[in-house]
Amino acid sequence: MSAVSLALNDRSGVSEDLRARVRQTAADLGYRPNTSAVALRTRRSRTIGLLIRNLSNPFFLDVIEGFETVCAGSGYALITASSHYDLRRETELMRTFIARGVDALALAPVGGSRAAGEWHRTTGRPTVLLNAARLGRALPVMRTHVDGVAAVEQAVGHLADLGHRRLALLSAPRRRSPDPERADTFLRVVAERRLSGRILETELTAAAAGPTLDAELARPRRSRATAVITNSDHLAHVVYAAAAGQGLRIPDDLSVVGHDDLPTSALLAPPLTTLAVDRRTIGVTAAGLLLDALADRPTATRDVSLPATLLVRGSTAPPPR
Amino acid sequence: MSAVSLALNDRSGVSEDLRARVRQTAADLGYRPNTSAVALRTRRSRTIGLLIRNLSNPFFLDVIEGFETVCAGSGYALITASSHYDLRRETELMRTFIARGVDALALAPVGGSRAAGEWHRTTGRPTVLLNAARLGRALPVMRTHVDGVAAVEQAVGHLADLGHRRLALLSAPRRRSPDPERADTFLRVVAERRLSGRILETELTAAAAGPTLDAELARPRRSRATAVITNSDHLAHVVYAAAAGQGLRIPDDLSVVGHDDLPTSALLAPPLTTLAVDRRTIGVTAAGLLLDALADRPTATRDVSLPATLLVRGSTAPPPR
DNA sequence: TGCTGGTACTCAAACGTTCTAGCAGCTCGG
DNA sequence: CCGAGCTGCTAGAACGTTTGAGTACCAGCA
Repeated sequence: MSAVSLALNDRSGVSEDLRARVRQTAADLGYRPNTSAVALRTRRSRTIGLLIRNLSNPFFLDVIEGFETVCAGSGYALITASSHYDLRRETELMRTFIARGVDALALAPVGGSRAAGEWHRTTGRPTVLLNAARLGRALPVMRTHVDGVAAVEQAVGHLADLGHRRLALLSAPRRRSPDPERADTFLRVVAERRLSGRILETELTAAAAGPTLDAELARPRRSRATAVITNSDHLAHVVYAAAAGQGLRIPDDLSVVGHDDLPTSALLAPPLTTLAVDRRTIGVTAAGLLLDALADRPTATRDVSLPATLLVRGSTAPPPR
Repeated sequence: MSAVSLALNDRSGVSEDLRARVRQTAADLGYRPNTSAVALRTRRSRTIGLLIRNLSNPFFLDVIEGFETVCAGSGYALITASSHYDLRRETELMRTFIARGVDALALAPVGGSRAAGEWHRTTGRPTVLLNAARLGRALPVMRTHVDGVAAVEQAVGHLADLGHRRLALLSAPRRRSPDPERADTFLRVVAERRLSGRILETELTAAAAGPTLDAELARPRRSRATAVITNSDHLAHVVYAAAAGQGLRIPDDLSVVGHDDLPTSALLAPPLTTLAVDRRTIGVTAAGLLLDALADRPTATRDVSLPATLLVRGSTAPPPR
């Protein structure tokens, strides 16, 4: 049987003649090596784990699609799981990935790099963090993320140019944020431009963000923010709903800047001004990084930063007088 | 070692005392059975394959989320793959699922039940078709789908009540449609109500549907359809774009009925009238069917039909005079 | 006492691959 | 003409688990 293995795996030690014959009969029999046996023997499962904090977030849809396409192209299967924004579940799922012998891990973490750390410590296998620019810098993990600094700078700049003085940033709690640098940048740029800026911390779900926004929008007119920047179009939709609930019109009473440019954001009423991101590319490059590492190909960089470009549409306007 | 196996797997033939001790030391050592070895020995991988025709379709996002949640709850991992609307790729991926020893398959087929048939023939393992009401009736596979007949009846009824006389249904090519019954129903109901109805066949992608729509909307005013029914909100968005391209206003010049109620459809301008579907439940029940079959639990039905309820919003109005 | 039947446990085979060691047979240099 | 080194192939161990066969022990019964 060993000659067969050598023949099929393109390894030396077998004559061209035998190789061809083995190939032929394997094809005739429709032979497919048993993946479990291969995995058991080689300790490689040709499987990549994808652990997303929120599988129902449309943002990750294209990321996953790109990721899956690249993996499938190299014969890797994708095991997808969702941590449902639950740190404990994230750790638990990461451990099942270890038990399953997953070859590499792509992680959109709930917050913190604990899971990524444990994964890397116990397996030593390639890891990529999706959209977590500042996380696990001490860890030898890779990263693909959007340049949040430039993004926030663009958003604040745009709003300031329109004349806004009181801005708010809707953001995840600092300790759990996948990209705390955004909040830092927001405060820095706001200070530089001598504006007032408040950070509205909330869990990144519609259910949690709604009340937070209601509280802000219900403030007296002279202290209420006239523009809200969000870290996702997903949340921008929530802002739309909250504004409608408070009887505020967008953009007349409130300007909104989203982030991600989800396919439907252009179709909203009004069309959402947002920071467009090539989501699919995030997935594609993440998969590329992992595959390079798995194949021991030298990789140019461990940290891919993708640009966000401001798309001015209808949800931003000068503030109400 | 066998006693250990018996102890950990809750099987008889081992004393309570030993079982407890084994459990304890296993926990102390952080022991996790090697999944590949178990799979090799038992021919069960505790893995379920999910093969979607289009992973970037938001419709499947919640389906996948629900499906994954249920599977994870029972210790099954999910292997996700996208066939990209390619029949050949669908078959190929299905075969890699076989080689990987996947325990069950959930399939949102490109069209036809060839892949499902081959899967079931060679593995005999549980299968569920997602959203393919009329496919593979001869096969002993399960199905979760939306009641397309009732849905189309509601849509046509609503438009007829508004006064529309010329309707169009945007649909996949008949041979490849996951639910050809919709087209049949459309023609039947239109005939019953003495309306004129045309079926616009197109691949279910934005790129393909755009031109098809342009052709229809560019027709002379008196023969052009005044209302378009689509099989997805996804396509309804495309209709919005095509209408804008032809200078037609919705709903004044053209009424549109979607299907699915994607989260953003309510936020479109105008808000989309659509047939709401509980997508997550599709995934949840599909996973339930598979898990029941895997556990040899008797299952009440092999064919779950979920209702679609018409949500009248702003994209439908009486036809232009 | 001896036999039966059950319980608790141990041994070793088996799952389907990969991989190491070994064995022929051949070539080549001395 | 012999040993060293290479090539092509084979036998068998190994991966980590489950499982069927086998063994030791004990209770119950005649």
